[in-house]
Amino acid sequence: MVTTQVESLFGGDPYHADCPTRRILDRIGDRWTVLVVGILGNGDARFSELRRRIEGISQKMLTQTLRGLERDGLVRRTVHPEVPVRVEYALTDAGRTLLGPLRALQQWSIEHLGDVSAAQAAYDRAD
Amino acid sequence: MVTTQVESLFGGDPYHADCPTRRILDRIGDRWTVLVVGILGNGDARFSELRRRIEGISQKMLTQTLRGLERDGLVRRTVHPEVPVRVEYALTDAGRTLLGPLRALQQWSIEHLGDVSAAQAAYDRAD
DNA sequence: CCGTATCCCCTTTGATACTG
DNA sequence: CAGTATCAAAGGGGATACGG
Repeated sequence: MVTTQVESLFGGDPYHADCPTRRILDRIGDRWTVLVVGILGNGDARFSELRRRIEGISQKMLTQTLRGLERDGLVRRTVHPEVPVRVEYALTDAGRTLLGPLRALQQWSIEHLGDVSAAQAAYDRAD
Repeated sequence: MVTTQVESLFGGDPYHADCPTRRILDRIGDRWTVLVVGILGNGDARFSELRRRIEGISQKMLTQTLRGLERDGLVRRTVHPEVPVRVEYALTDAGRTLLGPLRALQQWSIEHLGDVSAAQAAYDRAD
């Protein structure tokens, strides 16, 4: 039910160093996490598949990102002991709950990125 | 109306280096931007006020964050030529549209951070 | 009061090479 | 195929000092 004190969590007074906002940003604020979650939101995928789909990600960062998500309980890793080995990644139930908020943000991005770019251009032109 | 091709923007195929998801993350993915937006969502604030409310932010980063938001057209900066000078920051209309998606994310954070912490603990205990 | 300018660290990321 | 290990590079971010 989550009926705890939600009063000042977003804009309230004590913007503690460990408020939920900061903790969530520490999770998904990096360069790759939301991209991985976004792709897995469309269906399970293998390591190499993710790597191909996410332009520019290095092997190391993909591994690191996936481990982080697995540790958070948002992604499940399944090893199929074939030859060669096949590893599938999938969102957990918890992971799927992230898709809504993420899509909301992305929708915002799609709708406003034009205005933002225009504002930047104007700002840079001005001075 | 935004009826352009939204097909593969979130989970589609070409996860280009400049897809909206990445560009939005480049905007708000840093450590301070959403915190500043969150506070300004509750009402205008002065520089020193923001600095007091956001625990741990340095003068440099607050300035830098505010400049970025101003450049993006999300925050408006007003200088009152008094002595000493008083500077007020406020969200623009565009800036206010960010509040919804941001609150959604924060709501997610509030609801799931417990589970995430538990998952982390379990993961670390396992090995 | 509200910044800007420097210096410096340290974390994040990428490149590369190597294993089961 | 799916990683791990290591090293080097880049840049975000803090501390401090100074200017309008």
